[in-house]
Amino acid sequence: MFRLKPADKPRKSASRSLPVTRYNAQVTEPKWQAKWRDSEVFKAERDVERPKYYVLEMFPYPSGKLHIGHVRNYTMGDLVARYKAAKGFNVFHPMGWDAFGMPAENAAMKNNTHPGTWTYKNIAEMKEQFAALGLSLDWSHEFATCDVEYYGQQQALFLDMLEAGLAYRKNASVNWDPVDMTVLANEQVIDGKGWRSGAEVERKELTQWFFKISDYADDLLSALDGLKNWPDKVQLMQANWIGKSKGLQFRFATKGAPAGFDELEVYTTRPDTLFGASFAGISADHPLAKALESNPEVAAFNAECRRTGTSAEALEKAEKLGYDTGIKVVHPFDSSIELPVYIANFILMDYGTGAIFGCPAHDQRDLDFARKYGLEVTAVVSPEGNDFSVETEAFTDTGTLINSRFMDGMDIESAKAEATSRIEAANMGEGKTVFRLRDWGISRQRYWGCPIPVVHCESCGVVPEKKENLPIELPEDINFDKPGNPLDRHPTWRNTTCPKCGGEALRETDTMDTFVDSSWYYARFTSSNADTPTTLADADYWMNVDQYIGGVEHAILHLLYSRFFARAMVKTGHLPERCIEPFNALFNQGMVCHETYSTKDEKGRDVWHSPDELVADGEGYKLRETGEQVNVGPSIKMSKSKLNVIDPIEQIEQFGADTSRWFVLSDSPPERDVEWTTSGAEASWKHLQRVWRMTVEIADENREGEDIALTKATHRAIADVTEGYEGFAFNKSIAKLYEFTAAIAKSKGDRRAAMRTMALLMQPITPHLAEECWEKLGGEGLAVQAAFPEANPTMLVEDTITMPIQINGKRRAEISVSKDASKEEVEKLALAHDAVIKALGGGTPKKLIVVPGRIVNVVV
RNA sequence: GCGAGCGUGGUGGAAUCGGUAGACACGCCAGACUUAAAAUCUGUUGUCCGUAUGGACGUGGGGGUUCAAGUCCCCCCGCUCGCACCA
Repeated sequence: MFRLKPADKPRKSASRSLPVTRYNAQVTEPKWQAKWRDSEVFKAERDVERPKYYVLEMFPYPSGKLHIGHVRNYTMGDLVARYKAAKGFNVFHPMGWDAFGMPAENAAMKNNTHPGTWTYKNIAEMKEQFAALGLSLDWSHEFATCDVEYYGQQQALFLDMLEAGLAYRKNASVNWDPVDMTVLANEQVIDGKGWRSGAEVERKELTQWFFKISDYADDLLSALDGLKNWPDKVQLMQANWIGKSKGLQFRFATKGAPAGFDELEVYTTRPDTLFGASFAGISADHPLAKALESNPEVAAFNAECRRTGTSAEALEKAEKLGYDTGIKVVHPFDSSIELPVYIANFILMDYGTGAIFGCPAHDQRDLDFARKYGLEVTAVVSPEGNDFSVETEAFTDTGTLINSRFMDGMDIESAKAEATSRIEAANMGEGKTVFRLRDWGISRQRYWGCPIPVVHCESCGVVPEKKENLPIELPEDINFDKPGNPLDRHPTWRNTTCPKCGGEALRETDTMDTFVDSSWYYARFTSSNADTPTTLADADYWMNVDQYIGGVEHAILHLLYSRFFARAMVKTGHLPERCIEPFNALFNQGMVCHETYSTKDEKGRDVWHSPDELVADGEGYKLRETGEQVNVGPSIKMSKSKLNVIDPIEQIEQFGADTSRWFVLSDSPPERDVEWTTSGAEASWKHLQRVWRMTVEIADENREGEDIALTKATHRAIADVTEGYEGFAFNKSIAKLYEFTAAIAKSKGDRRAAMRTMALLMQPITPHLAEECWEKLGGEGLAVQAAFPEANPTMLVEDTITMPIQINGKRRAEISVSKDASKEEVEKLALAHDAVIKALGGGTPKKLIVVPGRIVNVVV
C-alpha cells in the first residue's frame, strides 16, 4: 500500500533534475488557480442574453478541516459548473458557510474562546483548503450565516413571516438538563441522561416559537410530483414524513369514566372495520390516562410506557402492553355493544387524537394486543366475500365486508364512505384528513444562533421588533463559564424598550434553529449584499437552483424546510411566484469509505489504527511501531472513531488536487459509496502523468496526415464523455477517457487535435492539468473558457457492424454486415455460416429471429 | 416490526430498450527496457476440462415467462439505508 510515494520524487527533485515528462502538480496547480482568480473567470454577472445555470452544493459547516467527503461533493458540483459553462451557460456557483450551531459553543466552553473567533478562524482555514481544490467558485457572493448582515436579514424575514401568520408561539415539551440548565436535542439524551452532565433529563414545558409548516402540508406533498429531477427515494421519504391520511374522527360515549370524560374522541383510517372493533385504546399521555393516575397502578403503568424508547423500531419490537381501565365505550352503531378501554404502549399522543379503536382482524398490532389480552377477533373484511377468520396474521388487503350489517357486501372504499356518512349524520364525528407533519419548533435556548427579533413588554405582551431596529446583534461580551444561555444572564443585552409603547421591555433570548439559516441561503446568494433579504431582479434572474448536490442525510428536514421557506418567501414577497420549488434538480452523492484496521488490547477490545500507522507486510499490514499484525476490516464510511480517514490536504500535497478529483469520481457511480484505496489514487496519478507525457510528446511531434480511426475515436469520446457528464455517470465518462487515451497512444497519424480535445474533455474533472496541456498544445486562451467539444454525428456511425449469431440462444458465431443490411441479407449470411450449417445438419431451422443491428438467433 | 434499496470475476464496477455478460480501473502473471531496481511500455487474466481447435459452467439460491433473462414474474437467503407504533 505504501510502496509507492510519488510525491517523494517530484518534491525532492523539483529544483534539480525533474524529468521534463514529469507533471508537477505542486507547482502547476497554484499557478492556474492564480490565473483563474486574476482573470475573474468564475465571477457571475447577470446577462439576459445567455441562459443561466445555478449550481449549488450544500454549503459546509466550517469545522476547520476539509474532509474527503467534501472533496467528492464539491468536485461533482464543480464538474457540473465547469461543464455547463463550457456548454455556453452563464453559470452561477457560489459558496458560503453554515456557521451557527453547537460545535462553536462547545469549543468556546472547552477552550475559553468566543464562538465567533473560533468560527471565523475555521472559515479562513477551510477557505484556504477549498482554494487548493481548484473549484470554479464565485467567492464574491460568499457569506457565513453568522455574519450579522445575513442573520439581520433573516430577522427581517422572520418579522414578515410573523405578520403573515406563519410564525406563532405555543407550549411544547423539551428535554431539559437540570445541571447544564439547557435544552437537549434528542441525540444528546442517552439512556435518559444528559450527554455532558449525566444528569437525569426532565420533561419541561416551554413557550416556544413555531413556523406553521403544517399550513403547507398538502401542498408540500402534492408538489413532490412536480420534482421530476429529484431522486425517487427522497420524494418517497418526504411523502412518508408528511404522512397524509384520510379517516374518520368520532366520539365514543363512555361508561364509568371520571367527570369531564363523557366522550372519548378517536381517529381511524379504517372506519369500514368498525364492526370488528373489540377494544378502545388510549396513549399513556392521553388526558384520560393522566386523569386516572390517582390509581397507583395506572401511574406505574403510564410511567413504564413513557420509559420505553421512543423510536419506532424500539416500540415495534417491544411487547404490546395494555392496562384495562375498567371504563367502557359504547359502539356508535349499536348501543348494546360495549368495548373495554385500555391504556396501551403502542399509541402515540402526537398523532390523531391519541386514542383509537382496535380492530384485531385487520391490524397486526391490534391483533397481537387482542391475543395477549384474550379479546375477541372478528373478521369484517374477507378476501372472497365468504366466511373468513383470522388467526395470527391480520388481513390488511382489499376485500369485501362481512359481519358488518348494513355494510355487508361492500368493498372497503364504499364501506368507509358509508360508515363516515352515518357517523356524520348522527353528529358523532366527521371525516378528517390528518398529517403526520408537525409544526416546526425553531426556539433554541442558545447563544450562537440568530436572535429571534421580538421583545416582551409588561403592558403590550409579545411585540415584534421594528424593522428599522434590525439587526438585533448578538452581544460580543459573553462567556460560557456558567451553565445556561449566556444571553439570559447578560447584564444589559436583554434590556430594551418596547417598540409599541416605548416602555421598558426585555428581549427574547431564544435564538433560531440553525435549519432556519440553511433554509434560504440559496436565495440570499443571488443578492448577497442587498439590504433586504433578496432583491427580486436578482432572484428572478438566478433562481431556481438548477442543480443541487448534497448528501442524502438531508433528504427530509433541510429540504422540506427549504421548500417551506421558499413558499413563505413567495408569500412575503421575497421571491417571485415561480420559485415556490427552489431546487429544480437534486442529486445525492454517496459517501467515501475506507478499510478499517484494528488490533486487540489486553482485554480483547478493538483498538483502531489509521492507515499512516501501517506498513505493508506480505498480503496484509503491520504496525510500523511495534510490528504487530493488524486485522483488516470492511470498508466503511470514514469516521474519526474508526480512524479510517484519509486527509485530503495530505493527498493534495502528495499527488495534487487533480488526482484526488479524478479518483473520487473514477471508481464508483456518483450516487454510490466509493472506496478510497491508495492503489486507486496512485493509478489516477499515473494516468494523469501519462496524459502529460503524451502531451509533451505530441507538442514536439511533426506528423502529417489525418488518422481517420483517431478522428472517429475522438468523436466517439466526445459523445460518450458528454453523455456521462449529462447523466451523472462520471465514472463512465472517466472509463471513456481511459479508452480515448489508449486510442491516441496507438495512433501513428497527427494526434494534436485529438489531444487538445482530450484536454477540453478533462477540464471539468482535472482543470489544472487541462490548462497545462491546452497551453502546451497551443490552445487559445484558457481551457476553462474554451467551448466544450461537439461530436459530429456522421463520425459516430460505423459502416459495418459485428452481429452475434446465437444457436438456441447461445452465442456460437458472429458475422460482419453493413450497418443497414436488410433482414433478408442478414438471414442469408447467417444461414451460410459454417457453425449454423453444422448445427442444422442439413435440416431447416425451427425458427429464425433477426433483430436488425442487434442479433440473430437460430432455433434448431 | 414497517418502508426503501442493493446482491455481477481475486477487487471497485460496466452492460441506459429483454439481444455478444464482465467495458474501464485495481490486483495478479508474463514479456520489453535496465547491471539491477524503480518508473515506463506491451500482452495475458471469469471458473472448470482440453496441447489446441473447442466445450461445459457462470450475474446470492430455487422456480417460472421467452427464440433469448444480470435485466421481467413468484418464493427464499444475505447486506445496506430510513423510521415519529401514523391507527
